[in-house]
Amino acid sequence: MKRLTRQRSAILNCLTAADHPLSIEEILAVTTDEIPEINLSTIYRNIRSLLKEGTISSITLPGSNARYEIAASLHQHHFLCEKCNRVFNIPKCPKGLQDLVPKGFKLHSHSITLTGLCPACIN
Amino acid sequence: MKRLTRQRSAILNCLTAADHPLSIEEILAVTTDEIPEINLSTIYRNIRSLLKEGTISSITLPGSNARYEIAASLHQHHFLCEKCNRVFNIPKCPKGLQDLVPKGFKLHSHSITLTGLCPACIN
DNA sequence: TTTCTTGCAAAAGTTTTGCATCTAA
DNA sequence: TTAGATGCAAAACTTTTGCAAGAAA
Repeated sequence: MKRLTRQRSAILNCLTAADHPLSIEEILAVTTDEIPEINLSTIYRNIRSLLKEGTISSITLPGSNARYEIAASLHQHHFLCEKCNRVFNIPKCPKGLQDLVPKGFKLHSHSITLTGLCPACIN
Repeated sequence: MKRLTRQRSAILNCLTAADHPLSIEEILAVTTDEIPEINLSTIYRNIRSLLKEGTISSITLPGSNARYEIAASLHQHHFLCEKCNRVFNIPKCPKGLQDLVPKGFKLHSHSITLTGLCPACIN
């Protein structure tokens, strides 16, 4: 595990370059430009190992498949545009999340998805 | 659309009775007790139409399939236990979500997943 | 050279669909 | 009675796996 193959770096590159989380299909499309013979299995295998080692993280939104992004050093959330289906990063967290947690639970992390319209779709 | 068949009410009943969101597989297991001949297609078809009409809502968590619950009249969030994988309902919302939204975006709704340990798994 | 990774093909898992039959209203 | 729902079987997707060949280190 963990050899830096052409395929693995193509996958990492496209995730790094993207300004939003990418689906498997999008990753395939982008990497195929660079490595025409790249195979879906290779993408799934790399995504799984990158997830496991914590280099990337996955975000899941209702109604669509998982998307992946480079694990943010500073943790962040997402805004899903209802119209164009694009996902935007949100750098901030709300205050007072601990107050939501019922007694007896231990909070480790949280994830927030905002939904609405992006500037391009607002009209 | 919208006939109250035995299958449709079995599905609604098990979602109503459950104290947590159910996966398709769980819905199949529960309804099969009541209607042994119930078919997966029927469940998928009903779930889709119940989602569309807003009677139920889906929640998606990384690494597992979507789960469904009766749409809460009062909207709520979820706590996923990392250890036992159960999902608990959280009745409150944090303040100040609007402040997270960048300029130019229109916020319609939000969804929050908290992750950590439930009381049973905390030891 | 050696061990890990890839591509391919096939399998496994999930969701959707066409169609004849059945049933709630 | 009749439009809409169901069960079944098959198709369409999505993800995983076995294996021989290829390529990092």
